[in-house]
Amino acid sequence: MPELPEVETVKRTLNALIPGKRIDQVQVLLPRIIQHPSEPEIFAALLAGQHIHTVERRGKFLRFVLDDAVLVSHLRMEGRYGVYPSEAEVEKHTHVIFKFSDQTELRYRDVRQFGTMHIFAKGEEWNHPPLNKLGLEPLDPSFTFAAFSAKIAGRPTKVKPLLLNQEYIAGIGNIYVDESLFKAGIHPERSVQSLTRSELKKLHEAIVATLQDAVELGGSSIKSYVNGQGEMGMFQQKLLVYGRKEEPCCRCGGLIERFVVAGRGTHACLKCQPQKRRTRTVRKAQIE
DNA sequence: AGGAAACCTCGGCCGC
DNA sequence: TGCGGCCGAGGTTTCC
Repeated sequence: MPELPEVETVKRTLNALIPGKRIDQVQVLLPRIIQHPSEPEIFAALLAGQHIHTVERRGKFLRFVLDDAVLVSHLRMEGRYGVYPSEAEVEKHTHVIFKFSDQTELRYRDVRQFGTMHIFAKGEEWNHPPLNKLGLEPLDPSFTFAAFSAKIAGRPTKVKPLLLNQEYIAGIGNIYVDESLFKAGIHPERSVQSLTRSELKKLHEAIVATLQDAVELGGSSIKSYVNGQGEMGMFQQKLLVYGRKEEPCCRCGGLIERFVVAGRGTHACLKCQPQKRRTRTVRKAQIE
């Protein structure tokens, strides 16, 4: 599930819990999670003896910065981290256990087994997949309207799939793309090149506002999201369209619709997010 | 370029 | 009420 706000919340929670700890031993219970190095035994050996310096975030990825290495972790749909006393029972779907020297453990759980982990030498992580192709960081000061516009303007692609493409902007997922497009009053299937400068401006503002609000509230928890301390995010109560099929739009009272765009469930108010700009519709009507 | 399928398991819903 | 089966799930990659 986790998109940028959820990953940011996990990052902050972990930073309150694990920096300074020393990894004694790592157990890989599900080898498919480990993408690099290819041998889980080498993965475990690289981590043994390392201290946790800090946890950082890039897009939807977590970066665990260690003494000589960096662990890059993606939660995909349902990955979760938790810190436990070592004697605590190991829950179902636990795939990787980082045993610390102080009788506590960091455990990675993932029902759908989609998550990934990579280890690189410090600094090398930026030169390899999965981090080397990530686009703009939307809550960074560098995410200006100029940078946003330069990155996406003029593309023939539908706006929703483009915003979900991490090579353009990193961290937006299906929930926050629907929320941002609603706030900006833009239909998800509009082509980017059809957007006016003022619409692009609104979209840029909507993305930043949506993500910032969600981070402040600790993210959403649509289904299984739980942050590192087991608390639920509160932003789901503020979702305006996502998951609100057939409910009244908060702005116009019309019903929110659900349809599929590029294979993704999509929520929108078609009155507030018209398919085509009025001027185009009028022009087409005149031609016909 | 863009869509579909694939990677997995689980939970919700429908129908009997 | 219980059970089987189908659908879909927040992400990403790969294959047409």
